[in-house]
Amino acid sequence: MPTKRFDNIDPERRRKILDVAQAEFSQNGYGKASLNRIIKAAGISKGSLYYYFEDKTDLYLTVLENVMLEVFNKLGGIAAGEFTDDFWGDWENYCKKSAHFSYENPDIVRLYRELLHLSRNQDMSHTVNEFINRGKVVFTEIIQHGQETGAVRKDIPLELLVNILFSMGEAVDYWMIERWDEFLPEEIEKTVLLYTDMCRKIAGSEAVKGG
Amino acid sequence: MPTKRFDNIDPERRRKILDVAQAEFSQNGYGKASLNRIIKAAGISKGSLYYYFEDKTDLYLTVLENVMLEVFNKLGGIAAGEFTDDFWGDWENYCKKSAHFSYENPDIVRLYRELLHLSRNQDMSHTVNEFINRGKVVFTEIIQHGQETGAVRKDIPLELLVNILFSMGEAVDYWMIERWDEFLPEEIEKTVLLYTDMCRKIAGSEAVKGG
Amino acid sequence: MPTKRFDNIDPERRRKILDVAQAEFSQNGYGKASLNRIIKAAGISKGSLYYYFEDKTDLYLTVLENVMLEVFNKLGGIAAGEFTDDFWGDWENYCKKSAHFSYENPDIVRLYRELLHLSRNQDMSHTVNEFINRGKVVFTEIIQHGQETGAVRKDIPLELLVNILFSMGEAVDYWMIERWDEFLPEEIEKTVLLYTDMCRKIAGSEAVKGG
Amino acid sequence: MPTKRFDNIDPERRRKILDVAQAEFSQNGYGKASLNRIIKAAGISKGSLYYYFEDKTDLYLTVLENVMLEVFNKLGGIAAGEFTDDFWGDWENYCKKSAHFSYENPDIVRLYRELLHLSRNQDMSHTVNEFINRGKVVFTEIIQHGQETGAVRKDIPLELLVNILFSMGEAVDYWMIERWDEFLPEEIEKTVLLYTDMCRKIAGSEAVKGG
DNA sequence: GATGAATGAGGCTTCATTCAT
DNA sequence: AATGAATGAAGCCTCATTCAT
Repeated sequence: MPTKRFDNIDPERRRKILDVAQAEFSQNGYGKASLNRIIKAAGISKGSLYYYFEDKTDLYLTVLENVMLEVFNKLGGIAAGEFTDDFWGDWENYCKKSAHFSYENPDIVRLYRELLHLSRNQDMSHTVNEFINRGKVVFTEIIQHGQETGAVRKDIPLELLVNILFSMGEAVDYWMIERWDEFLPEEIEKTVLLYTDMCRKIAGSEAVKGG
Repeated sequence: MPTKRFDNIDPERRRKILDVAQAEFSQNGYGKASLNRIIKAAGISKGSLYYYFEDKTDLYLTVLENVMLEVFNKLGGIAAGEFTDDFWGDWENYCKKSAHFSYENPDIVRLYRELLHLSRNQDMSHTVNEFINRGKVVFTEIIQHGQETGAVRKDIPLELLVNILFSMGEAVDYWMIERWDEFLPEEIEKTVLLYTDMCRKIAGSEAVKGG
Repeated sequence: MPTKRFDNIDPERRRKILDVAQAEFSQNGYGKASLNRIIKAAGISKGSLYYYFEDKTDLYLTVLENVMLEVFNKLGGIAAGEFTDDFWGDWENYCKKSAHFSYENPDIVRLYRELLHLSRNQDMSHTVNEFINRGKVVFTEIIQHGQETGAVRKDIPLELLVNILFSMGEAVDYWMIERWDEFLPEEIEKTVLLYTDMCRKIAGSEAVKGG
Repeated sequence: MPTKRFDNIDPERRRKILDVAQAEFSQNGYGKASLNRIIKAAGISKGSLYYYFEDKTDLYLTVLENVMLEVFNKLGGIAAGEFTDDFWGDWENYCKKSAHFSYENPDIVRLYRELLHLSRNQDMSHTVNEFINRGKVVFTEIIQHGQETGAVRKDIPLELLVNILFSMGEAVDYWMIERWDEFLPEEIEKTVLLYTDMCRKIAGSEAVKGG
């Protein structure tokens, strides 16, 4: 991933390529994304694309890399270390932020979804899994923090718990996105609250089975 | 979708084509699936393929159609009408069945996953969405039955509730599949119980917020 | 090498493709030969080429295969079994035939030459070496026959002897081809005689060192 | 061929470029050699390459030029003028030297081989032929000297004789290189003797036909 | 009913070369 | 002197689809 060349070009050109490629990969998936469409939309030559990137995969990974950075910039602020004593209140705030981010970046949600597919079916698993994990790191850190403060149950594997909460979040996100046009602002708020309440019921330390 | 021709051919030939196509679509996704690979693996001529099916999409939809039928055959038995008075007990039984089905048919899980992607990004949305909904029909009917018997909460949209429970199930499934080799039989049982317990906490009528 | 498809097409079309491809490979070598040029010159579509042949290598090997058959048809007649008691006389006849064949098929000489290069430098060595050997089989059989009848020395490895005589022949061929236009018919005869005389001096049983 | 620029750069840099380019041309042939690979392996910029050389051909010819100089340095020492009265003894010595050189510089052998191909099939014939001839100059001079001293027959064209002896040498070289690993030192010596003995039988003045 | 030959658009990638800095 | 960004033509190959038999 010799990003050196690509990182040093005109920022506007760089931005354009990333945006165009992100849209293409998001709309068509990795396999059906077309480099020809990308260079046409970005207004660059085929030679340039291959001067910046080793191959299609390299471009794809670069797009993912930059998407991750963007996610961290916007969601990483409320990292585990910044939590207060009221874990579930903090969790609610984080979820609100996250929900808004999803609405504003449906492309990113789609990109992330396909990663799961690729990681299982293609021979890119190695690098791709790395991205999947990085995407869950913030999420995981928060839950882990909850466990340490005693707010979150500890009787089930952390990774399983994260996966479940993450998937639930996706389901809620999708449901909202589908109804986005007919949605009132207060309903968004309400739906997020519904989600966080469910999280508490499932993952709260008082939820431990038999308790 | 002139399925008439295809439905009347030699059953063995029919089965072979469906199996091969299902595997191809599952492994590569709709876009990257190759008709050439399919006819080669199925041992049929290209002419036959286009005699049976209008085009790639038609074949794809036929595969989905038959997958749905298979799902119904194996999971539809415990339909809403066959529930007992103990809803959550029935739910547990259904989930166990469903979990086993997922392990034995990872292809189908993958196929279904991609439907969500296609429904949003391609121009196949119409027909594809139909399948998505049909896939959730059994699931939905059960939940709906739970609502009618008073076991399941009624204060949130049915579709949202279904989506959430469905996604949670997927998350648990994946987590188990990943650890499949090192999993003991009793752990499977235990994990399914964990899931159904969470379902109850989230969707049980006693879970209504503020209640 | 699924030659079945290619072997069953219209003979004229088949001949045209083989001729065009042979010329292209001969003039440019395997590496620089262009499939685009071939299909343009042969008047076929790109799809057809890849319907007949698996890839560039497959086409190349098919060309070689057919060249070999052509060589055998024209030079294989004087096989070892048809020799008379006068080995060196027979040898002379064979060389004359061979010389004429070289003049009329310079393409084939070039193709064969490149095989040596490919066998050493590319990862095609396996199949390519097979062709190299087949090309020398007739040649080798004759020499071996000479050894058995006592006309040819036996104190050096057969393969080395064949290589030397073969290379000498090539050198003489090239020299003649270069002067082809200014060459009188009787000079050809004379030059071949010069070559066969040298062969006898080198390979004759009376040439054994110290003898 | 503006060798002036290239000749005046840092000797180490110069040497590196030549070595890398020689390897690339030798392994891939002129047509398939890649300038990108060369600059990468040599650690120079593309701009530099085109500052030193007019184009790909210019670089190729420069490599050939320097290879020739190297050959002359190592094999030219025993030039015609330095021969003793015992021509065939001198010839034997020269062949031994030459054989050793071939083993140690297989790249150069390959480069030279391709020249023959290029000279016939590409539009570089003019300059390339010049190199071919220069490569044979030393060889030719020796044979010519042999003719003048009466050791070598004069009844056949000098160039033809040279070609024949040269090709025989190549055949022997290849045969030895193929068995290089399993070859004992004394066998090398023996094989070279076999070759020089054959040379004498073919080219010695006593070999004149009918004599 | 079934076959398979034929197609051209488009896929990803490499190339030698130019030129502003 | 030297750099490296930019280019478009050309490379090999795969694709879904058509149609005469």
